[in-house]
Amino acid sequence: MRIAEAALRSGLSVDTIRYYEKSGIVPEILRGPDRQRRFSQENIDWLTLLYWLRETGMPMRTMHRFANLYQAGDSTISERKQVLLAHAEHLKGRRADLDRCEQLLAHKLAIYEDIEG
Amino acid sequence: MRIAEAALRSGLSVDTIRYYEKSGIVPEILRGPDRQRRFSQENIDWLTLLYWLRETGMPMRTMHRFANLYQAGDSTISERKQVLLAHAEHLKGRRADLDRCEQLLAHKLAIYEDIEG
DNA sequence: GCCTTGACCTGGAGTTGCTCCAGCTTGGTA
DNA sequence: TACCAAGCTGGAGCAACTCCAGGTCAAGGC
Repeated sequence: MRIAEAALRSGLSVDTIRYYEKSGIVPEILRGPDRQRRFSQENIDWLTLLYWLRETGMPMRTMHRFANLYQAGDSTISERKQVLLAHAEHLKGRRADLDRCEQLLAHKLAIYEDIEG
Repeated sequence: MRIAEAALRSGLSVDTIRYYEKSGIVPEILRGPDRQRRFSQENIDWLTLLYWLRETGMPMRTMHRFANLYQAGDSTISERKQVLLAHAEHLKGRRADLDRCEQLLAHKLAIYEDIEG
């Protein structure tokens, strides 16, 4: 499939996919005879994972490391597991942030209600 | 209080506080006779709110709008309420993203367990 | 009285992670 | 044959910081 559909399926924008490829966190996207990219299902799965990792705050540096491990094959699985487990911990922190912000908003909104009467 | 303590209390960095002031989303921070900033409790509360709004994904543009409403006085309260309610909705979306990513991580980790045996 | 130290100042450059754009190629349709 | 949509590349632009050089100022030590 072409880049437009890959974007739709992964969640990333067309530009971001090209940017990710250029910066080396997406391995070898094949090209057709027209020199345009053709995405495999494996490509899409990988891009989708990257999308969610990035969307939830993983820095590019870490994604880079993860991509390198991925390309190095099955021997790196326990290291990859560490990366994902660390990110799962990070998600907990983000969730706590949302809770905290929600409380603050509720507090502010209550004050506004008071003023408006 | 000085900028270092303001940073500690609000959660923002010293540089970010100065940047926010320069870009106009923090109203009038008074200066001492040494021309250094002195923060009131109201300043800290405002910075803390900005910190949480930004931390949970509110763009500067929106924070700008909110700051303008804040400076315009009590007549803008219902508009400010709209901004905060919209942000509360946004938080729900972020929470759904975290859920989704958590599921994906669990899935990936399960696959890794399978491979490792 | 002078020197050092540390907190703060400003203006401006650098960084991250995209996003947009101009100008070109290519395959398909009328 | 002309045109159009979709894709390509290299590079500029942008948001939101982050860092740094070079300077001021007050306080403490000698």
